[in-house]
Parts: sequence; structure tokens; C-alpha cells
Amino acid sequence: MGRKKIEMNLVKDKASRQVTFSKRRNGLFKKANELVTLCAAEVAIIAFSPGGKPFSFGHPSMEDVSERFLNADSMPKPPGDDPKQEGGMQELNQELTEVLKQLEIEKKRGKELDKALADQSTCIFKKPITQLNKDELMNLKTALEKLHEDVKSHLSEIEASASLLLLNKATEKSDN
Amino acid sequence: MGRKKIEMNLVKDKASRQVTFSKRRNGLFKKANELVTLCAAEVAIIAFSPGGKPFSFGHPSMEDVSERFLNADSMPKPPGDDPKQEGGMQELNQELTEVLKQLEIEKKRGKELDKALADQSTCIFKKPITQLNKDELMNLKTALEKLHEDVKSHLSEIEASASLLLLNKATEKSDN
DNA sequence: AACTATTTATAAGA
DNA sequence: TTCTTATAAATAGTT
Repeated sequence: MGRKKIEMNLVKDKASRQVTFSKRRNGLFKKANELVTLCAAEVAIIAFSPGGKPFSFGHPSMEDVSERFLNADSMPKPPGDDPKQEGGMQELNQELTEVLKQLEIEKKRGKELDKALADQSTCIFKKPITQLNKDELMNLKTALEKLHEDVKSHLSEIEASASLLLLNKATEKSDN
Repeated sequence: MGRKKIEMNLVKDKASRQVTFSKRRNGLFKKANELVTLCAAEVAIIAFSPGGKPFSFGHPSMEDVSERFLNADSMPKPPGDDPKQEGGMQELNQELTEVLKQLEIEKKRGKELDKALADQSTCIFKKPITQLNKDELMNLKTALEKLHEDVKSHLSEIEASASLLLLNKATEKSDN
């Protein structure tokens, strides 16, 4: 789909691979959105870049899609289910939904924290640089940057874990 | 992308809608597969047809993806640099080191919990959730709650550490 | 981040 | 449903 046909193998150059990922991720999400619009479908996607960053698409929101999954009654069931599982399932599903909601709330709170931390950091780096011991300054800067990064990666983990759970629940249902 | 351009609205005719969904779902999954192949990305998709039937795509396996999450970690290292400090710098540096040590401890604690969760999850995630028995579901639920608690406390710890760092920094600054 | 030459996806038709 | 094909859309390489 471009100037030349490309082989369907790993793009060797790292930079090119990142560019390709960005372009194609956009394309994928656009296609997903069209599918939603044209067909009144519900679609959720989670994609990890080669660098390991998570990106997600969801319509309706991931949470809405999750509720759909977690409502076992609306899902077609494989034949030969053990009936004695049914009773506890419903309750557990509800509880799982609750847990996921809590995770969502926590995620949002964390995002605000992340932002606040970032703001404070940049503020502090502006003023007293010349008055500090260089090594110390470097240490502090590094520490804050790592804290910042740590918070961010942890949020990714939360988001990814929740998404994974949801995706995992649906996996067996269909083979396309 | 066809004989005629179509409006991006819901396809009215139900049969056509189903046909469109099938075609475009195939296209979407193909694109996802290409993204995986070209970029070494990891992608999972769930899609509900207009009729409510779930379809999914996932590369690599859910187990691999989950492991990827639950193992990912990186720890800020305490400075432990040479003692070329001047004046109040020494105090500040000690304080900083202390905070980072605490953070490291907290981080390790979280890592253990995550690993415990991973152990439970890797076996649990291999099965569809609807086929898990009650005990397994309870374990999963407990693991998720644990993860949630840990994340919460971890974020609080980070927040507290960061605040302490910034406060110390501000104090040192006004002294100069 | 924009631009096009091409390839690819797909809407309509069979 | 599956295939065919004219056309729209995505994108690889380039700037």
C-alpha cells in the first residue's frame, strides 16, 4: 500500500519500525472506529508498541465493553457447561466489575498525581540550578525523572492488567 | 474503498450490515496481524458483531502478553555517589538517599506481589474464565484485589516520597 | 508532518 | 456465502 510492496517481515531499522507502528496503529484504530460506526459493533483494542508502550481503543469505553463481557447471561455459552458453576459466577462477575471500576478510578487519580509531579518537577528545575552542587543536582533530577517514569509505567500496568482481563475473558468465545 | 464511497453512518439494511461487519472484521484482524509481524508489536482485539456475537484476535498468546505486564519493572537506583558535598548538601543528600531506599523497599514488595499474581494468573489465564471453577475464580478475584491494594499503597508511597523530596529541596533553596 | 505513487481493502454485483 | 472487479482508502518511501 505504498510506493513499493513490502515484505511481511519485521522492519529491521528501529526508527522505521517505530514510524510504521505509529502509522499502522492509527490506521487500525480508524478501521475499528469505522466498524463501530457502520455496524453498531463494539470493539476494544490494546496494542503494545515495539518499545512496550500500551495504546488502546475502545468503543464504547473499555468499561462499557467490560460490562458486556462480565454479564455472562448475554454471552453465548459453550455447550456442556457445569451447572454447579453458574451460581457463584454471577456474583463473582459483579465483584470483578467492581474491582475493575476501582482500578479505573485509581488510574485517574494516578494520572492527576503524575501531572502534579511533572509540574512541580519542571518548576523546581528552573530556579536554583546554579546554586547547587552539580552531582547533587544530577542525582535529584535523575531521581525525580525516575519517579515520574515509575508512576507512568505503573499506570500502564494497571490499565493493561484490566484490559488483559477483559480481553482474556472473551478470547475463547470465537475463532474469528 | 469499493465501487462507491459510502457514508460513515450505520448501514440500515440488517443483512448488509452483517456482511459489512464480516468483511471489515476480517480486514481489521488482518491489519492487526500485519502490525504484529512488521513491528514486533503485541495486539489484542475484541469485537462484538451487531448481533452481539464476540470475536477476538490476539498476538502473541494471552499468557505471553500477561507475563509481559506482570514482569515489567525497573527500579530507581540510590545515588551512593562520592562524598564531595558542601554544607547543607550532605544533609539533603542523606535525606534523598533515605527516601530512595524506602522507595526501593516498597518497590520490591510490590514486585513480589506482582510475581505471586503472575504465578496464579499464568495458569488461570490459559483457560477461558467461563470454564474456571469457583475456587479458581475466587483466587483470581483475590489476586486482583491484592494487586489493586498494592498499586494504591505504592502510589501513595511514591506521592509521599516525591513530596518529601520537593519539600527538602525547597527548604535547601531558601537557605542559600 | 506532508506528500504521492502504489498497493491494499472493500462496496457492489454476480 | 464466496468470487470478482471498479474504486476508495491506506500507506511506503520520500521531502
